[in-house]
Amino acid sequence: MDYQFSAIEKKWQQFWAVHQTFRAHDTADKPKYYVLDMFPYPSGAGLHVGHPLGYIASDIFSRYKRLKGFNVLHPMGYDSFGLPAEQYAIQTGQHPAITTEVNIARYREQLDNIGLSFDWSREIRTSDPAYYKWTQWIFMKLFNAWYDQDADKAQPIDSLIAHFEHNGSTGIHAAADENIRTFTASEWHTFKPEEQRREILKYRLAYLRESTVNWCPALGTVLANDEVKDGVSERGGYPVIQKKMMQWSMRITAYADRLLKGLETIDWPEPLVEMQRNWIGKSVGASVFFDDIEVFTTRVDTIFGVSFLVLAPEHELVAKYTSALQQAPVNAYIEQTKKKSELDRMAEAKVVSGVFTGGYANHPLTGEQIPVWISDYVLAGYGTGAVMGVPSGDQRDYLFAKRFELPIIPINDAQQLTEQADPTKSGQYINSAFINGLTYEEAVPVLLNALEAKGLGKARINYRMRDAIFGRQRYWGEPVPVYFKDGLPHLLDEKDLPLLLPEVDKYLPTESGEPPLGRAEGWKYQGTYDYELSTMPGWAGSSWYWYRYMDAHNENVFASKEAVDYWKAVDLYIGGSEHATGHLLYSRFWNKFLKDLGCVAEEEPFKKLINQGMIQGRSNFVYRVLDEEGKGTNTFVSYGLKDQYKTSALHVDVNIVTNDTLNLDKFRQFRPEYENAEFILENGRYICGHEVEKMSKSKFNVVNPDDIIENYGADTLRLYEMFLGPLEQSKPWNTNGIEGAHKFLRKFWKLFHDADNNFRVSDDSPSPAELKSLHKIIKKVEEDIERFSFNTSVSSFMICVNELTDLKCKNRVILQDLCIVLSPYAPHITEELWSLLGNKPGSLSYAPFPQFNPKYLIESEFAYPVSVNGKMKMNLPLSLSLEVPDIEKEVLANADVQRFLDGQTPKKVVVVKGRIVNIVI
RNA sequence: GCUCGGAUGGUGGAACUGGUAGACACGCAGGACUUAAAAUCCUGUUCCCGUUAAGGGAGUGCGGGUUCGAUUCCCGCUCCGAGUACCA
Repeated sequence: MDYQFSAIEKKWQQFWAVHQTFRAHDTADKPKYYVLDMFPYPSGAGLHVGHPLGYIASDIFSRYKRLKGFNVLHPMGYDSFGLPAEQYAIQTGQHPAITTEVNIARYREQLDNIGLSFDWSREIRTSDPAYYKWTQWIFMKLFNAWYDQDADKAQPIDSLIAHFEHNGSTGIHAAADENIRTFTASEWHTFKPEEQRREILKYRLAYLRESTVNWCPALGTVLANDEVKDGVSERGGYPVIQKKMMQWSMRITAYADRLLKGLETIDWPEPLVEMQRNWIGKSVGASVFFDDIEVFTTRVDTIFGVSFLVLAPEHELVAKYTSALQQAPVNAYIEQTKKKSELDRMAEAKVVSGVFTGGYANHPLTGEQIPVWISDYVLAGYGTGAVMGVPSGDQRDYLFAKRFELPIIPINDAQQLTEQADPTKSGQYINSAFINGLTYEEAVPVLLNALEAKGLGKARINYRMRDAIFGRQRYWGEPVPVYFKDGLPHLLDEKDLPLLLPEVDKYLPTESGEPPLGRAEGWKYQGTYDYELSTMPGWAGSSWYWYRYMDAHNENVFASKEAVDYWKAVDLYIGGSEHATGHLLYSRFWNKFLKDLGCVAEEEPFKKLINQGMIQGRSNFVYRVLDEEGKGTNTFVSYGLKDQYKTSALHVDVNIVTNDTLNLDKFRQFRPEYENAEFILENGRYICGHEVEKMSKSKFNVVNPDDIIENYGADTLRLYEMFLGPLEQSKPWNTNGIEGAHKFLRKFWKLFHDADNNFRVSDDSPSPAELKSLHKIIKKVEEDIERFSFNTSVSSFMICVNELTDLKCKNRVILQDLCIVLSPYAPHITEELWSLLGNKPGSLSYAPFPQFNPKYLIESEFAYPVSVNGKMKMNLPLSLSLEVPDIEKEVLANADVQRFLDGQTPKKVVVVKGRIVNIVI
């Protein structure tokens, strides 16, 4: 054996751990660079080969930045609160903390095997009380804050109270609940303390609100939207109903505009930015009152085209407008909608439906009586839950009007109303009273003024985004640092943090339907007051964790001012795009809040973000031959011959298949029933079929990185994961091909050794060809890493090593620099060779990246491709010192070119110096 | 439906600002070494025509266009993937 990867990799992993090679120091003598991975939830299944893709990429980047002279912070930790551990606890009684501990140990072992250069001295776990103390602390800050729209930032709640005491509610522009009261300062002083508290709660950024939740009576718990499939719980399939509950919420909507604006300042993938934009869903329009029915519209200019109003069936005014005569059909429709929304909301061809309430409301400008309808195309949760129906301008309104024979009033002379609505803004208004003859730009301010003068409407901006529910009726999460007194929430003292998660006998809801924390014996604040029984959602701990890495052990503050001012924000963040509207939005929200408080330095937490693609599974199949009755036999036919038989395809473990060839012995051992399996082979082999599917245990296509590392080593795994394709692209894992990456490392090793594996390099001065090869790779790797094109670097390394092998290069100067350039990708083998070259062990991680010198790449000649009519015909080597007219002369004088011309005179000759010659005939 | 990606040999992919399509690797075929196998090394490998060769033709999902020249730019489609879903 020549290249002993196992021994080498263990040796250097140990060396790095013992010497704390990758420990980042909070010093400012080098420029800082912060590279972050999305920290994992430590699941019981461990890592499969898809998980480390992003970690390897960020590790290469981190190592590269260190070589480039940056002080790199590259930490790792665990998002260790979460449902699977709780589910397991319910089933087994095992405390989630224990399961989590075991899983983390396994994750750590797997991560260590890959040779990732994390600074483990900063490790964090969201379920660690020393960590969640600060999650609770931030919650308290949010509770004690309100959003001042005049200053466009969060302010301490005391400033609001002071304002109430001196000026009452006048002059306050706040993001708050809709039912806030107006009062004078003296009225405020007459309020009872509870009354004042209740009013203040409406302004807090963390507040209690009655929200509808997915309640599953059978499981006794609230489910997230994605835990509900087709109206039943994903786990167990029990019915789920909508239930109103008092819930903690986060006033993220206060930050909607800043979250939107911030998107322009960050370097994120466009699809992700777009997703956040849509999620926030800003629309600029107006709210208009038809009597007491408030509608939201983005097209106030079409107001004279209104021929009906539509309320959502759940709208609170439905009852008021419903006439005695229409009572029965309206009720029937409401019932029908309820069922529909639960069962088949996704119905493809949506039929237009709705019912007239029998009531009318007055048009705010014409005073006309407008019929009020209900229909399920109007959603209770968006805007005001009511719309004005303008059939000529809106397609849905048009279909509704057609269906129920309501008038379609043209309102713009540019409208084409043959078969559908026309939302044009380009013409002049007609049938529109005082805006007749005006253009869109002219009409809107006129209308807004008219509406505002009557107090029946005003410009309004609406957001699709809702405030985020912040409570979970679960055990394994951060306790909310709140107790209740007279039915109102009060914060704990800061000195009482962390509020520890209490022990419970079971991880299930109580008999009375309270969350699991209700089971904690004697768990009361000061022995008297009830604590909040829900816990925080999964996103709480992950919405600020990058700051804790900056100062992971500080007991006085979540991160010191000095640490925050030095590390500022994450320079590069790598993770999956599935967090687009969850984690990445909430993190930006908390970051802005912490900025408002003056606790952090930057408005945006993640400067640059890269989404690594999903690694899919690649399943293998065997084909069991079926007998005449369609029953399975014990004979399996190879893929190429399967069409000659009746067969059924069965998943087979990809780990007993090599390059789609089945290992027959291992297959016979795979399951007892296959012990005597017979095979119909092709060319002496059993070829398996294959298909790309999700990587999962049930499909037998899970590949464990540990197995790859055992067979080929971590350096091979790292190279191969990168070699597989562009980082951002989704691709199936296919172990076929890993040999190529491994062979490359062995060739690289051989450059430093003679035929008997003795280390041998020469001290001669390098040849021009060797220097050219080296400087080509220096340039290429720099360019590739800066644009996150890791796959092309690996190819270039292969080319470089092939060239140096052909040149029989043994040159120390060349090989030493090549070691540095390759080290981010294959850190173990390069550390070994680096120390064999006589360098101080471990110093490779901080060696200076070789300086690219273009002079080694200068060519004197270039083989010009000569095309005729754009088709490449031949190469013609010419001196690069030749100018265009001389090149043309040389080319046309060439005998082979003349043969292609076949006596014809070229119409045109295009010459691009150093690139191409094209002859047009 | 809308938004955003994507489509290149048997496979993964390369071609960065329009300039030699298929780099690099896998697989496959043939050969060397070997009693044999594994490992290693060498040669070939987009497709079609041409017995080998010389040579010729086609070719980057499909149909058009711009250009001396298009995988790359523009217009119209097809298929695949992701997100979102009556957003007023």
